[in-house]
Amino acid sequence: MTGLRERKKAETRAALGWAAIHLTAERGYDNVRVEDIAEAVGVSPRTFNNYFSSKAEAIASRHLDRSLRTAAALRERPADEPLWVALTQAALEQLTRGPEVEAMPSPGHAQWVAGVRTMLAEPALQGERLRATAVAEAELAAAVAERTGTDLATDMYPRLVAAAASAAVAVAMQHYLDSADPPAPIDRLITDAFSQVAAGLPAPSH
Amino acid sequence: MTGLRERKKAETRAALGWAAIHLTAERGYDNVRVEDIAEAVGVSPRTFNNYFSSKAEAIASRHLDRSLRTAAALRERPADEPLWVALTQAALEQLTRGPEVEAMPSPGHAQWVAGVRTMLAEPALQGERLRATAVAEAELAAAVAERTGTDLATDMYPRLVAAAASAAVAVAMQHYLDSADPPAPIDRLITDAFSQVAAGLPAPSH
DNA sequence: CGCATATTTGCGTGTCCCGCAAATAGTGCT
DNA sequence: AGCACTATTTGCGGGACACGCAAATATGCG
Repeated sequence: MTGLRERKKAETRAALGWAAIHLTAERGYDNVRVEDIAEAVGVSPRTFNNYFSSKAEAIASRHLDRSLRTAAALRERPADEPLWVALTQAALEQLTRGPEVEAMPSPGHAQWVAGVRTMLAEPALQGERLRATAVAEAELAAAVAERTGTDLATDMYPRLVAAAASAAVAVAMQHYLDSADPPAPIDRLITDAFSQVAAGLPAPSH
Repeated sequence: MTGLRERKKAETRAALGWAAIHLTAERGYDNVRVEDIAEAVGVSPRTFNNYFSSKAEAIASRHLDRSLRTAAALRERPADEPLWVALTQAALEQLTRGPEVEAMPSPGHAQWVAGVRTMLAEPALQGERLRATAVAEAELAAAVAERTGTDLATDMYPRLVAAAASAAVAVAMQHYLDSADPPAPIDRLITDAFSQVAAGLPAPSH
């Protein structure tokens, strides 16, 4: 059952993660103290560290949640769907609600995007972000093993698939953020990345 | 030219990274203070932070160097060699000198391996390690772009290849470390991982 | 040899992260 | 509702880290 206790805890966690991201995007990573984040949520600084073991972890927490949902989404896909189709769809589903960009009011949209970009450039965050990806990747590998009837303990296959899929998403995202003004729609980039990977990334003929 | 100055700097850097790894492997990450590492190398604690901006970065520094060498190695491969063969070979070359395991005297070998395993499990290090991988991946992507005549700015292809190759190495390594007593030789695992990736990771027929 | 430039060092500061124990808040039972 | 039980929050204190700054030291070069 979902007691008040659990819900409140989840809410606090989400609020802290959210606040951490917002403050960082607008002020820059090291102009935000843990104290600020805690205050923004109305909680003591000590409590912050009950939820997250570092500022960076808090900021990466939403990325982690989103990545974990991909693994869950894969498990929901029909079992007879071809693996790479299912993976692509599972990845695409996580975008329907869109990255955190969506939730922002359009007025300061440009500033927000710029802030996020700066945030993602912060070395201290990159590591934590990648770690979150790795954690989710393990989940994804488990789901792949289940679906393909392979064995996590003896076969590299499920981990390779999970890693390749994560990479496809990451590269598509990076390409999306880096590319200039009228970027290709993210859906297309992701679909494209997955199909290239599933094709074995052959060297372009020349 | 390689002045005395530069060489000494490189040596200090390597010594610090090396000492950081050794101490961490034998005592555990948070039983090692920066002061200890500095002292082991005969340098002031403040100097440590002139070379590395964190303890974790120092520990990951050798991994970074090794990963960067893979990109350099790819550039050395004959231009007419098929891409995936070249990539596989470039990755394999980095193992000839072996991971840091090699340099250890055989007596405490088992303890050393155990220590490394524990070290790699440390969350604080995983992030930094992954970040190093990402940095090297960018180099690798550039090398791939060069070799295949693709454009980093407009094509996802080189980044996808670099990411897939990094993933192949990482998964093979992980498999090697995780698997039990008589593990398959690492060379075989890497070769195998690369060929699976280059084959597009098709779902196993069943 | 001695000047110009890098590098190392010591010191001070602000922050972080966590252990611990007291206070507070929800949960379940009668 | 009342009450005991467990989970969570909070304040306090400590140890360590990372870095700016300026003085001291080492290196390279004419």
